[in-house]
Amino acid sequence: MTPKKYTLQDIAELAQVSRGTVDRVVNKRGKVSKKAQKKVEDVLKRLDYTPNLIARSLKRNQNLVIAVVIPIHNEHDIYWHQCAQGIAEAERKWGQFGIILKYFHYHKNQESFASMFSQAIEMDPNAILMAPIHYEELKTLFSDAEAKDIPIGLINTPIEEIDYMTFVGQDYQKSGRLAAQLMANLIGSDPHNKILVAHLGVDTDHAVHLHAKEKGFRAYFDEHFPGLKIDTVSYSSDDVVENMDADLSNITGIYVTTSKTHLLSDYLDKHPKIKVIGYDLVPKNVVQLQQGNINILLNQNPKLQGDTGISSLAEHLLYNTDIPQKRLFPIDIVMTENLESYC
Amino acid sequence: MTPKKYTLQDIAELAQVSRGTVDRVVNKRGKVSKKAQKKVEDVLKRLDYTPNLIARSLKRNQNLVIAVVIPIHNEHDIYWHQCAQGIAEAERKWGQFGIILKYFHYHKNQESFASMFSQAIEMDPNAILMAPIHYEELKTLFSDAEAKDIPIGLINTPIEEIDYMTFVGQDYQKSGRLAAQLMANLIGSDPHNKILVAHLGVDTDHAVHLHAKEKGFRAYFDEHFPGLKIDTVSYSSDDVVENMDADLSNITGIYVTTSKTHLLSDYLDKHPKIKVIGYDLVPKNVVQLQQGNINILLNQNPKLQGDTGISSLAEHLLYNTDIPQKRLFPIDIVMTENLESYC
DNA sequence: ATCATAAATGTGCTCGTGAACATTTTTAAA
DNA sequence: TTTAAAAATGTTCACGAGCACATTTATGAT
Repeated sequence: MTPKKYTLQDIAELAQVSRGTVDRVVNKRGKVSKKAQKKVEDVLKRLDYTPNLIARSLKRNQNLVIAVVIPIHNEHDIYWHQCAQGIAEAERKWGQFGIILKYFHYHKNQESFASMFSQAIEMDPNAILMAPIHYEELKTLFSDAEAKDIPIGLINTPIEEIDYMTFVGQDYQKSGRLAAQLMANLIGSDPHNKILVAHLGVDTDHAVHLHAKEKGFRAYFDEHFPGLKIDTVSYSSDDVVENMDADLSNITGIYVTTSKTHLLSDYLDKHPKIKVIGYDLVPKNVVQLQQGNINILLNQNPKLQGDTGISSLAEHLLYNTDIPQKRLFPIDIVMTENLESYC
Repeated sequence: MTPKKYTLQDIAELAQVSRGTVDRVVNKRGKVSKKAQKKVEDVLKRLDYTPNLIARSLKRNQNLVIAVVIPIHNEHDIYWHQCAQGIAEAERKWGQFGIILKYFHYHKNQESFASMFSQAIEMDPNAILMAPIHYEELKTLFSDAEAKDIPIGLINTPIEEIDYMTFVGQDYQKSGRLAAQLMANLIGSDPHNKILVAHLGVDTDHAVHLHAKEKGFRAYFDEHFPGLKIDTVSYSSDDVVENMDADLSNITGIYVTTSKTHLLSDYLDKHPKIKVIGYDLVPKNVVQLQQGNINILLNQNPKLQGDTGISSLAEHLLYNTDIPQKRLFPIDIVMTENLESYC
């Protein structure tokens, strides 16, 4: 059967006090005699009272502001672009309920980030969602936010030293290990295997993530195929093919740690047997996957991450729900045969 | 800037009519003169009015009942057990907002299903979520629901002939194709490969799904490895190992279409080189995955399906939101290295 | 006991919508 | 024109919580 929903009025009658007194007990506003306190608490416990969140939020009827601190990006920066899409989607969904976003876009350097973060704190938002740049002085900024009791949601990069309310992102090292296991499946245990880790189109702000991925990747192979040779290359420019041809030969597998795997297309056209694992369902990558140049794409799902980041904070603000402190997204493994269900 | 949220009162003032008249226009209750109608509609359009859903649902303050028609199951029937968990979770989440579930559990046969479905319709719920058993006479039952204007959500099995509001589930054939692609990666292109499709612990209600999976699996191999021999076995009993040993030999890969892959454990202990792909993160399967007997588990995510099924209908009932007619869940590929993120 | 003050308790209004009800205006028939 | 009925329009209350304010009760000093 359905448990009846009790109201403050119901409780008040049963406890033989007024609605106001019950309200004071429930919201811990004080100014209640011990006797009344006890009577009310007994009834509350007995009936398992929970406040009507709808009524509560109607009464509040004030906008709740979430400051969003993320890098400036354009449509070529697929990761942030998709992440921003997810955030915008969540904004639409929660706008209905008085959740409002204020954006603070920073350039990808410490000063700009610090400046935007400060501005965000200054406007006294009800919460902050941000993709942090990690550095030492950051902590003082965090203390400011903490002093103001502003809950902070992190996205993309967890920073363990500080006191955040929730983190949404992946475990990059695990991601690398998974890629390694997949690569091992793809290339088998041929002694001639030669693997390459490629950081393509590298952006300084991602460097730490890429490093974590490589670390996980290598750790897996160290454990399971100790002798195997693994090289690393890092190209920030676009003329990847020439460099590749000049630098390397006889590669059997490439693990690209960024979403720029598609830059390899010309190279792969010439070396069709190489197995390739990359990241993100960028249109150009998808084409390469379908053509067979890329074998597996790992989907970091930035859009869902953005959505989840906002949604967690919104639910917390509106309904005081407990939200998980860490939400590590599964890494989706995408191949031609399940590509469709991720688009 | 944030678009101001207009209320009925705001509209009324601007259109120089009363709040009641605006209400009649917005909710299409009639009894409005053409002149007033036009005035109000103009203002509504100009200000892009959307009703405050919180206030609306506070006012409604009636319970919305969703009838849930699913098979009877116990904790050994992991698929339905987890699905029910998801449904229960959604119930908790939405109970807050006046969504109430009434269960109609049926035995896995047509008569029982028809009976429960009828009972569900009879009680006039606001919506029905069900896992249907597909058969011809079903359609008349659906007409009954349609006549009563009860929106229906399907879960697990889509039935194209009828007019449902939303379907939550997977594409079983695609699932089979994906399994095939993964299997191809695992076993490579050795001419000695011999593959087995195993329907283990078969339950009549799942038969159609298993068949679809097998079809997809075979289709993939037909396209990419035309000559390859693929056998099929189907065991409903528990003494799988003896049967396997008696019936087959030299198998290199097994695709188990059910969540009972763990039944193979003894057999696999004796044949450690066989590559195995199965379904669902059942604890026993997880153990086998970790021990290396199972290579890949495909996660159908029944829990999330149950949650999504209820949530879709709940959102529709509460907020009149458009919900996707079909929600095909991605099939998660789970290996030891990403197992953690799915538990 | 008297009064001032603090502490405790109770009451009334608000949020925006929906729906019942009350009032005004329009229409049509005599 | 008068009058009754119908149509249109306006008003009020309720939903449950939160908060400001009004009212009552308890406390302590004289």
